[in-house]
Amino acid sequence: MFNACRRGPASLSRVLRAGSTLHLQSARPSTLSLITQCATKPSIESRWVHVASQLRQQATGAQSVPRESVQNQQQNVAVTKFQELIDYNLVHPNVVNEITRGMGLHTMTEVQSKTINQALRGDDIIAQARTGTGKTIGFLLPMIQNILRENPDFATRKRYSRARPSDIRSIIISPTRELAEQIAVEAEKLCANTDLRVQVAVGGNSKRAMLRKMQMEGCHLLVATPGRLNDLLTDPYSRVSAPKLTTLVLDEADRLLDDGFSKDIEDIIQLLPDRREVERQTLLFSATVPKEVMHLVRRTLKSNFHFVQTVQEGQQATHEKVPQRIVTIPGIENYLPCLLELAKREISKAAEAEAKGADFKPFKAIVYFNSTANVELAARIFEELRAESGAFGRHPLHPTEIIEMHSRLTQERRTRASDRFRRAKSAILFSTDVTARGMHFPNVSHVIQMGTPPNQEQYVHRIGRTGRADQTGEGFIFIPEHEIPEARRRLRGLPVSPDKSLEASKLDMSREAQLPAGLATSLDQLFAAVKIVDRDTKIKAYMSCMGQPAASPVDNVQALNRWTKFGWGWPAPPAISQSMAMKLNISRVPGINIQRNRLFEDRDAADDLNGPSRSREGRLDNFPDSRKFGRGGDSSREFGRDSRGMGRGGFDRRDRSTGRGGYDRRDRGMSRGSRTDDASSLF
DNA sequence: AAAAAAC
Repeated sequence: MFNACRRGPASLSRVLRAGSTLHLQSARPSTLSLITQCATKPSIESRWVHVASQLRQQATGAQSVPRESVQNQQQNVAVTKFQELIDYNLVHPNVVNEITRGMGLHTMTEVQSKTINQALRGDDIIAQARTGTGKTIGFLLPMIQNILRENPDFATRKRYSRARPSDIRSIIISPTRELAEQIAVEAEKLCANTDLRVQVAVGGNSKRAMLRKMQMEGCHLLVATPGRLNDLLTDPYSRVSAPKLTTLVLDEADRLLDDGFSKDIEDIIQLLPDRREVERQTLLFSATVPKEVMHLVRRTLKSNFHFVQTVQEGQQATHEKVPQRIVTIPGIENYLPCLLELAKREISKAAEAEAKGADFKPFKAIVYFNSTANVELAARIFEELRAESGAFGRHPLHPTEIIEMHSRLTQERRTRASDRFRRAKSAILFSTDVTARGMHFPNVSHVIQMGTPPNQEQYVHRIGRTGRADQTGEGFIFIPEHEIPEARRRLRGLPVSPDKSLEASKLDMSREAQLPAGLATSLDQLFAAVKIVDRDTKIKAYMSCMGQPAASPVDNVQALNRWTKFGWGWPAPPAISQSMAMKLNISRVPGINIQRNRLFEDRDAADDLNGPSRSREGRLDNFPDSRKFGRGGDSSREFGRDSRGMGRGGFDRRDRSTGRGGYDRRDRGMSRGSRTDDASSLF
């Protein structure tokens, strides 16, 4: 696993005879490697002895060696077992023991080995490694040791500690509150036998309570989200400051340095002590590092920083062990039928394996949507599912839990949702990208993405919620036909293979069809649930999709209107304002429902255009009522629709005229890139 | 009228 370059068996065996299992790191620079190369190359043996003795002195806190001379050493020795950190006196046993005995970890992952060895020297680092490979310990361990080296007193737990809120040595910034909490839990474990205090500063909870805790216990390691951290550092009454800051960590660094966050981060850096006066180490970690943020990385780090890259160029950013399937579907209305079919299939697959006593993995899935409103709608509908008609029917997926997670929940509910999902044996977590990065939920079997992710990085992070450590997992992504050109661009180069195993993915819901019994039942269950969910939730979901950037707003609104008609049974799509219609240039889309000025309109006419009001929903919805088709218990059943209410039959005509060929032709015109790469052959 | 993130 370790990218070792063994140069000559003789020298290697000499190293091994010396009683170590040290590996020698390749000196060959990778294309993206920015590791500063040493001009002189001493022999391997002398290099080894040199570094080992240097590090020994560092670990004991000896100040006899100036930092420059440490930096000037050849840096090609890497420890790969946690125990060796004790053996070579590199990290205090009180910290390492928590990992080896407490967590049962022994061998470092590649990113851990590389970053721990490098960061112990105090240099700035940006580290890129695949998801689920233990980056957190990779920065916590050297960070803690570097504090202990400067402050040996903290290494043992004392009965009384006199830490204050201004004792902060390390600040770790995370893009989400839950990730901050998760990092803090890990940090507390590592610090359990030391005198170091860990505090969390995130939004959504009581600032006063947090500050009180901080005053009482003091703080050495602060894990924070940008907003609250900024708030604390600017609030003179908080008494939170970091005059002795030695380490700054940005987890999910590319996210923190991109457009949405970079302003916050720059403000925070302005509030920290000047690096020229208080020397500090900056560590950046992420599974993805897009080129666009590299200039910000360079600005944030010292000029001689190290780029620790364990994903070689040309290699997949995702794990080979996570098969990723792409399912193209006729429209948005197919999302939930597909999900229900997939869930039922995987749940019974697991049950069968369990019954046979075979190895099995319960169905535990995260389902990503691109907007909060869509997460809410899908979760509501899945909560309302019943196996039989009537309110007292059992849930068809029982005992699989249905959980919802996004930022519009109160912080209390967010915490409860992630705790519940963490503990659940079998569950579906409907989520926004709030859980896409860094979050560790044990045993996630499936990551399911509904629609095209905002960018390729986000796809990689979402997939990374499964197949963590040595576990396996599967990825599914559902792409409605109108998104195919955009999806092709954003997923370019990813190892996704087409999957047509789901009946519901082939179902054109605008047409009549003979359906297999299982699919017919699932559709009945879904339609019954859709009917119960209130109208407002649906409109919000519709509007949220309208606001998303789309390659073609016209195709987008047509797909959305089709969804309201065949997914919800609405005679007309929700009304949108004139100004929005103008802005998106969709005023002339057939069947579009533009809000007219009510002052000059007949009230009832306006109501009709807005679709049925809540009180009349049951009567006006033109749902295919399963009872209309009879329930014969036969193996197949007619599933029919009419196309009334769409105005001039817009969709039917469009459906016939835009086949796959239409998309291909248009895409050829729009895409500038090569068409010979992986993704282009996949759709 | 689009994730997230401060009060």
